[in-house]
Amino acid sequence: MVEMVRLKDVAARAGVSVSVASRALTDDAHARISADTRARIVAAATELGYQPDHRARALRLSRSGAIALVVPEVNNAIFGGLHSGIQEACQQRHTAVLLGQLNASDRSAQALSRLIGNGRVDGVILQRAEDYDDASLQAALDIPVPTVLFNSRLSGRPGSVVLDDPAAVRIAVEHLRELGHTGIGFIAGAAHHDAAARRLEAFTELMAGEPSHPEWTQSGGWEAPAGHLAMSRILGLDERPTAIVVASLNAAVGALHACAAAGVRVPDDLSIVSIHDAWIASYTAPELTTVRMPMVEAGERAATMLLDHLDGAELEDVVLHEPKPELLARGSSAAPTHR
Amino acid sequence: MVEMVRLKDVAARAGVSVSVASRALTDDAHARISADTRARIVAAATELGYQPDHRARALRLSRSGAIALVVPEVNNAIFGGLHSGIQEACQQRHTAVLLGQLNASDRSAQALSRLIGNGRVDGVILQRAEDYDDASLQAALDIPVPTVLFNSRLSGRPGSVVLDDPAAVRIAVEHLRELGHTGIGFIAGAAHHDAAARRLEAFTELMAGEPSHPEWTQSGGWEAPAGHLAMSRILGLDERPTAIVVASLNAAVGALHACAAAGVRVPDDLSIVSIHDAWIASYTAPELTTVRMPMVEAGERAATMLLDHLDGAELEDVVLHEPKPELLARGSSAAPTHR
DNA sequence: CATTGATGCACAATCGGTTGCGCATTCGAT
DNA sequence: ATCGAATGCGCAACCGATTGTGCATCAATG
Repeated sequence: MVEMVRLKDVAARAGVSVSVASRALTDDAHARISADTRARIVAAATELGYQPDHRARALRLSRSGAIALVVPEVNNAIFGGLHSGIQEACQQRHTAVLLGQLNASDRSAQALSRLIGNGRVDGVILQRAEDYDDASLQAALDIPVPTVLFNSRLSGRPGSVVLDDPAAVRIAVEHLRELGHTGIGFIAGAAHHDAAARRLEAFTELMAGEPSHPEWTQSGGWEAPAGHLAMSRILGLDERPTAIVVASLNAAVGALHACAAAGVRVPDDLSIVSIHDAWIASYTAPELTTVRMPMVEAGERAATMLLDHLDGAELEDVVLHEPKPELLARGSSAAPTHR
Repeated sequence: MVEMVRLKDVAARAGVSVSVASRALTDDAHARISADTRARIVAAATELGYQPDHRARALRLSRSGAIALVVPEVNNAIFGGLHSGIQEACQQRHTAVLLGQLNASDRSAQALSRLIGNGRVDGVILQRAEDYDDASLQAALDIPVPTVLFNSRLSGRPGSVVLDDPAAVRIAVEHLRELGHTGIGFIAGAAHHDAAARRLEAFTELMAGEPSHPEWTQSGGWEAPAGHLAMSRILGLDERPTAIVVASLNAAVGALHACAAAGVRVPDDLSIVSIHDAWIASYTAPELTTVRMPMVEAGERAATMLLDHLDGAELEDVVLHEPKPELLARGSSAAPTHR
């Protein structure tokens, strides 16, 4: 427990008034301070180990120096990368990151505003929950601070960073086609989530020339149980696809588990490719072939946009094309066995 | 974007001064306010949707109303539960939770103090990184706010919540013994982490009567690669145990993967029981038998202790005996096959 | 009826840092 | 030598809430 040193102490040590000390330390552009005085103040500050009090600064500047990251589920595979990227960008801009998990239980419109309090954070990065419909999302965003949506967008409300979902799906499908698959199914995310919709749409377009198999496309959710259920339904069909693209990694883990439970061998009987990558993909049996998405970069982009906006820039709707989604071929995909 | 309503506005609407409004809304015990006035103020506050500005309150009270949760790795299985518990306890006490990940890259002593800033949080809950030795930990804790350690303790520095590690290990070992196993190995955590040490010690005591097999105990770390490596070493031995207790879930996933890679069948050739439970344990092949630890409760306890301390209570060193660790028998443990 | 005490409220200082403005001094130009 | 401008610094207001203290008003008491 160290004693707190205030600006007053620094000023006293340098033999100046508090106001000059403040200007010297904040690099005020309008400041007219002699080089000598400035040096004395800086020296005094470092000697005393001065750190400005965030509370006072926040009050005066009406900036709390913190943003909130609100996610539906911290266990989701994408959370780690997203958080790293945001943390990284924020650290450089001297901003703290508050974490909020918005449980399924309290999805009321005020839940978010309670979470961020009044003046607690300057902005919010929100990962849309899979069971938020557009109206709920709009209602939840009725908060007095700007928001950037991650992998979701809302018409008429700028401020979003979405991944290149069509490219990811295309890469997965092309990989399977190169292996020789013609019958490809799709396990999608929640029906009314726009990221899930984009992936589904991309998949549908890619399948345009193929014989139609609507039952090979199953909507579910992003977590493992949903993936398990969707895969179970597909495995119950009379005529099965030989390969499946799964729209999220946790769901792919669930899907893989369903295969194991049903005695379906992966990749011999069925190939699986998942969108998103995380450590767990290298530790399943078989290891999961995935399309790595630039989550860290997406987090950085979202945080940067939010912080820039706080400094006056406009919010935008960004599609993150670079770095490109990348195929990580592992053991869950192989050429189909013709019988 | 809603307009901000200040206490001044509430006071004006109720026809009183700001000070009375403040006392009325904070339930000041010394306050002498007529019931009528108080009602008018409360009414005005709700009508205007008044929410006190956290920045101003923080400055005046020297309390920021936030605590930091600092973890080495958000992908670790225990993080989700821990965070939920802390969040839960903090929400009731109107406290926000800042998340900090202390990367392996910046393990300097100032990293933590930079993270929490000056006056940004009132306290810290710290999950010790597996590569922190006692001295580094002590140095990192040289911050001007109180700290509660999770699943770690430091002599001479009260403030910790640790799980009932010996009980967990005993439950795992007893389960394996009931199945008929006599040769039991152990994959421990990082050597100098005290939680790992407690689990290892408990294991050693339980093995006191058995023939000694020091090479059946492998120290590593808490993440999957460490578990993989440790298991590989054990599988390379001439004489193998028939069952393994793994000290953490992520490491168990890694260990299971090593078995699959080596063609060792689980549980036929080798049983695995892991300490800690999370969703992934139900989705591996085979599903992992685990000992569920009360992570949510531990988080609640740690947060409550910290918040109580901020209100004047003493910090304690708590061992969380209730709820007890619970065996969740799944597919990775079975009776040994005698050949 | 005068005095004491309790009651209900407002004034103003305060937390620590930021910033508009004013004052004094020095400098350059005529 | 004189005047205007530029420079260097301090004073004081302010951000929004909390809180010690003081001033009225009214009831209770002898």
